[in-house]
Amino acid sequence: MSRSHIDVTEQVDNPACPVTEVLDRVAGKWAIGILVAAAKGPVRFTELERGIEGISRRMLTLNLRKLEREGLLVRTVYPTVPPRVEYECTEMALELNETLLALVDWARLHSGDIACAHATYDAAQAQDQEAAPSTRSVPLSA
Amino acid sequence: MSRSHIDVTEQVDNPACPVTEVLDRVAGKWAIGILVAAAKGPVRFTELERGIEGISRRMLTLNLRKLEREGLLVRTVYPTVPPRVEYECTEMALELNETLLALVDWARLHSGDIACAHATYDAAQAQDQEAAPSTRSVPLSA
DNA sequence: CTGAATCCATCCCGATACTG
DNA sequence: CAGTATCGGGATGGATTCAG
Repeated sequence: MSRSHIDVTEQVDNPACPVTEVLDRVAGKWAIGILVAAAKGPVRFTELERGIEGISRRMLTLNLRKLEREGLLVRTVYPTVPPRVEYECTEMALELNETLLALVDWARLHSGDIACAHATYDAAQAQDQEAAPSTRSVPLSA
Repeated sequence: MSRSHIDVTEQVDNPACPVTEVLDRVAGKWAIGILVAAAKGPVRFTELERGIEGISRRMLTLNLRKLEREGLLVRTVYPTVPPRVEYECTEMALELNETLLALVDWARLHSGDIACAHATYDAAQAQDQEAAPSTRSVPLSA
């Protein structure tokens, strides 16, 4: 790469580039949770289903397939009765997991600030509401 | 599990926790692009609109509002004619941007592997198709 | 146990048009 | 220039049911 510094802007902002494409997939609602859960070692389907609060079986399957297709998870089927399937992070996924954990750390570190920002923003909106009710469809007090 | 180490799993897998909540927002299709674009300094609305290929005005506005609400962007209106609005990353967002860049780097580093994984996976699927057409709704040759 | 298939509600998102 | 309003299609996601 001949660029002296990292100018990823043009890369990221181009939806056709592989970076954005990949990021879109990891960006899903459940992907991070699954990846983090699988980072600690092989995990069974049901373990994930119970471990990830709120996910449906369908969504779990879908995400698992997607991540497997991305090459982030390896699916291993043990031909036993009853069937046993384990999902394991690939090396690539473990690397990604490092970054993901950094992301999580960031989120935890600033969750307070963000909650505060929400409150501030919402309060400001409420102010604007009563300050400029011009677009109100129903008159205030007839 | 005595959580002597960082056990973020339970944090991430709980949809009610602030971490997941925050991550969901940054995980959007455009958020990363906007954040990265704004990291280099104040940016005007139209600059973003033109810079981010494929985004609609509506989506840009929505994402901008969301990120502002998250406390990641600061919106500054200059009461001039014509109006001039600038968006700037907060310090918090700049920190996040570091991690985001790591994510982008990872994606670029492994985009080849991922493309390869796609091909392999899809090929395997095609194999399964012709290997086990048992669930086919139309008989093969009457 | 581990899915696949179907149905259905929701919501995201893009295109378009209008405004201060 | 920097939005807002509205509409409609398509993707997303949950519940349920069936199957290997």
